[in-house]
Amino acid sequence: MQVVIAKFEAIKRALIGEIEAGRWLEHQQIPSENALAARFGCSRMTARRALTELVEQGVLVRSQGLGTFVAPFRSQSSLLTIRNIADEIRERGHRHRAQLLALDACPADMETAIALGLAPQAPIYHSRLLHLDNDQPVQLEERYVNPILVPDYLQQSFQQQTPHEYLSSVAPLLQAHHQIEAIAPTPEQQRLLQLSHAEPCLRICRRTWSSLGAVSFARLLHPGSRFRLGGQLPLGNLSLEKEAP
Amino acid sequence: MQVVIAKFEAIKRALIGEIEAGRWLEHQQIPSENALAARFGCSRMTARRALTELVEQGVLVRSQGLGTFVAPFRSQSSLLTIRNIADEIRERGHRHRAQLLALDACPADMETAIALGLAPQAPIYHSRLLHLDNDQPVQLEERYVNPILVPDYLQQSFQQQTPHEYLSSVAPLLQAHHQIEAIAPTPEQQRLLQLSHAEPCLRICRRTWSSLGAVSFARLLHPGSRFRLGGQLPLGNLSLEKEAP
DNA sequence: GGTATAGTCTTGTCTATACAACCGGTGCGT
DNA sequence: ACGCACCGGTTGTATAGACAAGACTATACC
Repeated sequence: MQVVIAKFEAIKRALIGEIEAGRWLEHQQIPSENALAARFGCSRMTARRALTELVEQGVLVRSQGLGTFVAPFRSQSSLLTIRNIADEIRERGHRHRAQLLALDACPADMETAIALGLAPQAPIYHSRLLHLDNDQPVQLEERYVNPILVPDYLQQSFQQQTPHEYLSSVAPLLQAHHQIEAIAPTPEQQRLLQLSHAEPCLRICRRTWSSLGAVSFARLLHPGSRFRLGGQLPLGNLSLEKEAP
Repeated sequence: MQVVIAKFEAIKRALIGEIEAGRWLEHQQIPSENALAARFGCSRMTARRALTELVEQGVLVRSQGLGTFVAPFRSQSSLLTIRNIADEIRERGHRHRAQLLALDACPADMETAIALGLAPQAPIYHSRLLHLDNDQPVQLEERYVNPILVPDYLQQSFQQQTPHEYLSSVAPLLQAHHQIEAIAPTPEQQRLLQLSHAEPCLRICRRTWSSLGAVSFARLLHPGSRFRLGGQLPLGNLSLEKEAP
C-alpha cells in the first residue's frame, strides 16, 4: 500500500510537479531552502534533502550563494550500462567459455600507446580471447595491459576469470571510457568469429583507469547478428515509481 | 590548493581506502554509523552522509535493520551516455540541420505496438528525419509516437527542435531503454544516408516513458564511418579527484 | 567616479537529538 | 515443538540550530 510516504519524497514530487506543470521554467530560480521549508512546513534540512536528490537526478542545479535553478532539459541524457560479457551470458542461462588465442608481450603501437599514456614502442602485455556463448563466438577480445600496473598479467590462464574480472581484482577500476562503432570485420576477424560473410560488427573500445593510472585498453568485437547491447536506466525516476496500486 | 576538505569527504576516502587495501572484503559488514561516528570523531549524520554517497556510487550497500556492507565488485559496470544528436553536433562546433522526410499517422506494426504497449494496428504517429552534420547525413531517425500522450505531434516541423527535444518538453521523460546493434543498411536506408556502399551501420533503438506511459519508440541509424558513440562515466570516483597538487 | 566595506541572502557543512522501521535473537508461555 | 512478545542494534526520517563560504547590493569613503 505504501500508506505513508516520507516528507522529503512528497516535497520532491511537489517540486517535480511545478516543473512538469510549466510553472517553473528552465533556468528559472526556485524558492530558497528556507522558503521551501516554510512552504512545506518542514525543517530546512528536509527541504534540502529533497533538493539534493533532485540535483543528483539532474532535475535541478544549485550554486552556493546564488540559488537553486531548474536544470536545462537538454541535459536529459540517458545511460547505457556496459557489463562483463561472462556475466551477461551466464545471466541468460547460457554457458560461457573463453579460448585463449594469444598472450604475449609486444611493443605498443601508436593508438595503444596513446590510450595507455605510454611511450610508443614501450613494452606492453597483450591478450586475445574468444568468448563463446554455448560454443558460438560472440566476442573477440583484443586487450592491451599496462605491465607496470599489472606485472603478473602473462601468468594468467583466463579460464575461470575473464581479463576484465582479473584486472578489476588486482587494480580496482575507477573510471572507464567507451567508444562504440559499427565496422566491417577484417578477414582474420571474420575467420576467428566464424562468420560466413563479412557481416557488420559492433566494436566497443574500452579504456580503464585505476587510481594509479591507465590500466588497460580493450577492443571488443561482436558479430552484429549475435550480439546486441541493451540497457536501461531511469532518469528522474526515484520519485514516481512506488505509487500505491 | 583545496586546503580544507570536508569531513564527510575525508571519511569517504578513508572508507574507500579500507576497501582498496583489502581490509574490508566483498559482502563484509562494515562498522555501523554510530561506530564510524565515534571512530572519526563526528556526529552520526556526518558519517551517514559519507555512507550515503558511497552507496549511491555503488561502493556500499545498506539495508535497514541489518547493516552496511561492501558491495560486490562484479556490479562494477560502466555507463555510457546517449545524448541528443543535435547537441552533440553543436558541441563539436558543427552545424546541425534536419530534413523532414515523412510525418504521418499509420497503423502500428507488431514490434512498435509492443514497444509502445498498444494494440497491433492501433493508429500511431510516425516521423522520419535525416540529421545532417555540416550537410553530411549522420542519423536517420525513424520515430513512432503514442498519439494519446502527444496529440500535437503531427503539427510540428522539427526545424528548430528535434523530436526528442519536443517530446521532452511536452512529456517529461522518466525512463529510457536502449538497444544498440550493428546492422547492414537496406538499399533505401543506404540511399537516404547517401552511402556509396552497404557499410555497417550502428542502430540505436530507444523507447522512452513519461509518467503517463510509453511515449515513443525510435530507431536511429548511423553510418559506421561517420558516427561513433562515445562516453565515459566515472565509477567510484568522486572521492579521489580534487587532491591538492 | 571608483573603490572598499559592511550587510544580507543564498547554499554548504556539521552537530546533537529524537523517534520510527526493521532485523535478528532470546526467552517465555502454550 | 511451536508461536509470540520483547529487546538491542541497525538504518531511515526529521528537527532545530549553528557557523562557513560564496554572490550580490547598498553604503560610505576617498
